[in-house]
Amino acid sequence: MSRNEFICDCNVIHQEVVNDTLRKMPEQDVFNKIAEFFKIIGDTTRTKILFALDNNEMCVCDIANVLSMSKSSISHQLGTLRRNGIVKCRRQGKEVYYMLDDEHVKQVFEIAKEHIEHKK
Amino acid sequence: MSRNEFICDCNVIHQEVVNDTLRKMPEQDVFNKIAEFFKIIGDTTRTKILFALDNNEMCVCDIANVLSMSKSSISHQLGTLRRNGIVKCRRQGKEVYYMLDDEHVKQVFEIAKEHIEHKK
DNA sequence: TTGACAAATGAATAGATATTCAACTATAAT
DNA sequence: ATTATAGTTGAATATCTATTCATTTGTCAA
Repeated sequence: MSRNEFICDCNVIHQEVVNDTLRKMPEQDVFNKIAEFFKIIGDTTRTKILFALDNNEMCVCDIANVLSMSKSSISHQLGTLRRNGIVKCRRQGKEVYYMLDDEHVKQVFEIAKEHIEHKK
Repeated sequence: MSRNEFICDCNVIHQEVVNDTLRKMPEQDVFNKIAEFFKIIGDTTRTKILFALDNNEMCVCDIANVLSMSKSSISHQLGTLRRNGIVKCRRQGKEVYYMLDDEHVKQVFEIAKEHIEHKK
């Protein structure tokens, strides 16, 4: 009987491969963080915001205009991006200017574009 | 009065920046596809599957064992990954072996890990 | 052809999340 | 101080999605 019978609803087919893979798998926490990063940028609105900010720093109104969306909605999304260390902001008078806070976002975008080109 | 008054609930602060950005923004469809790609890999279960497959091609049972999840759940997720061109599979007898179908996933993962290291 | 197992699939459910709305804070100008 | 504008925030809602469950399909062996 498989030693994995209590873990899932399968018979193990390749115990060696399974064990080898299990040894190499990082901690749960690593996966959570990686998935979280992609989930954050995996939304059309946030993708647009990041693309726009890659071009220029912008205040909330500017971004709302570019995306034709409400200030509130944009502000919520910027909050998400900021809490996840992907954008940062500075206040100047009444306006708050947002900018990218991550040198990796651009790289990741480039690769994603390659992927999409490749698949169509 | 701003020409953008009908588009969002803002007064435009920097019309030039907005116009410049609008000129540079790709089509909606590009954003949809990029966001879709990240959404697909932005899930802990799918992230684990991709990591596991980067190590070895595996059948559904193997993957279910590694992740301690049901075959059905894994199969659903593999379907999502397959429909999005991120994994492919081959049948051998009763088993179906899955493998990565994208040279970009690994690169993207590396960058994500850098991002996470950088932020903690 | 029957039985057994791997995998896929559709429907249902429970949990997550994007946007809206309304209320609020912060800042500047008069 | 008052008014106006930029931005934030919490609650509500509507939509989306991951997993489960039950069923079905594909393949092999007897």
